[in-house]
Amino acid sequence: MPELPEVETIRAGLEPVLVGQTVTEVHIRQAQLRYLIPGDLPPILRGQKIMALQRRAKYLLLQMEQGIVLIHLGMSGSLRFVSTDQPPERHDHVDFVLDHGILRYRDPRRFGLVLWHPACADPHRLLQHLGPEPLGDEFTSAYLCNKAQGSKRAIKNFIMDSQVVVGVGNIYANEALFLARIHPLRLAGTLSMHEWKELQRNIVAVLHAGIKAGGTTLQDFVNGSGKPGYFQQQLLVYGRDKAPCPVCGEELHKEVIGQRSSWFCPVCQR
DNA sequence: AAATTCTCCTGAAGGC
DNA sequence: TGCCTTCAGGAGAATT
Repeated sequence: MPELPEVETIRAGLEPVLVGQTVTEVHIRQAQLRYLIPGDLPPILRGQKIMALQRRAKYLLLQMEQGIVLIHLGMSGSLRFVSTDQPPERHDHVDFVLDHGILRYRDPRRFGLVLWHPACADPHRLLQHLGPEPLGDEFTSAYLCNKAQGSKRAIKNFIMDSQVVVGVGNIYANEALFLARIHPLRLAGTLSMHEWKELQRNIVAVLHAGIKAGGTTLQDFVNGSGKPGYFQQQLLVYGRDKAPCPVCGEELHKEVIGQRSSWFCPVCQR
C-alpha cells in the first residue's frame, strides 16, 4: 500500500526517465476509479511534453506544458515505465504512451485517481487544505503541539489526518508511535512537549527509513521499475499479532482505532 | 464545528 | 476443491 515513502520512491525513480518525453497517445481501459477519469484526457495530453514529476502528500503531479496530471495510487495502485511491446494485464487501467515507452497505471482496487488540472493560478481543490509535508521545515513539534491544543482525538487519528500532516499512513503511524513510546489512544491535546518532540522525530525517522528501504511491500507495492521495497523487514509492530514487543517482550496488543488496525505495546507505550 | 462514520473496490484469507 | 463471508485500506464525502 503506497504511503509517502512508496510514492516518493516511485517519483524519484520515474522522474529522470519521464522528463523530456512527449505523450503521443493515452489509452484508458477503465475510467471508473475514485473519480471518473475525464474522457478528454487523451486529446488534451497528446503532444504535450512532460516537464517534471513532483509529489505533494501522496499525490503524484505530472507537470505537463499546459497543466498537471494529478495521480493518486490509492492503496493498491502502481505506476511503472514499461516498453511499448509489453501487453497490458488485468487492472492496467491507463497507458500514457511516450516517445520511448509507456507510463502504465495499474490499480486493482481502484481507490486511486487520474485527473487533469489545467495550468492556472488556483491549486487543485484536492491539494487545498493539506497540512505540511512531514519531511519539510514546517513540520515541527511546536507546530504539532499548537495544532493539537484542546483536541480530544486519539493521537493516532490525529497524526493520520492529512489536514494535520500529510503522508503518515497506517503502517508508519503505528511504527512512529511505538518508537516514541506513546499509546495510540492518548488524546492529542494531552501530550507533553517532550512527547511531541519524540513523536515528530520518530515520524520523520520512520519515513526516512522507509524511503531508504525503497518502501514497504506487503502485498503488491512495486516502484517505477516494478521492483518491491524492503521496509516490511524493519517493521517493529505493524501486522505483528501477538508477537513479543521487540523492546520489553510483552505481547503486542491489536486494536481497531478509527477503523484502522493498530498494534502497540501496552507496557512501553503510555 | 470537531469528530466519527460511510463509501468506493478487489484480492486474500478464513470457515465450512 | 470450492463457494461464501469477512476484512483491509486512502481519504474525500456525508453524517452526527
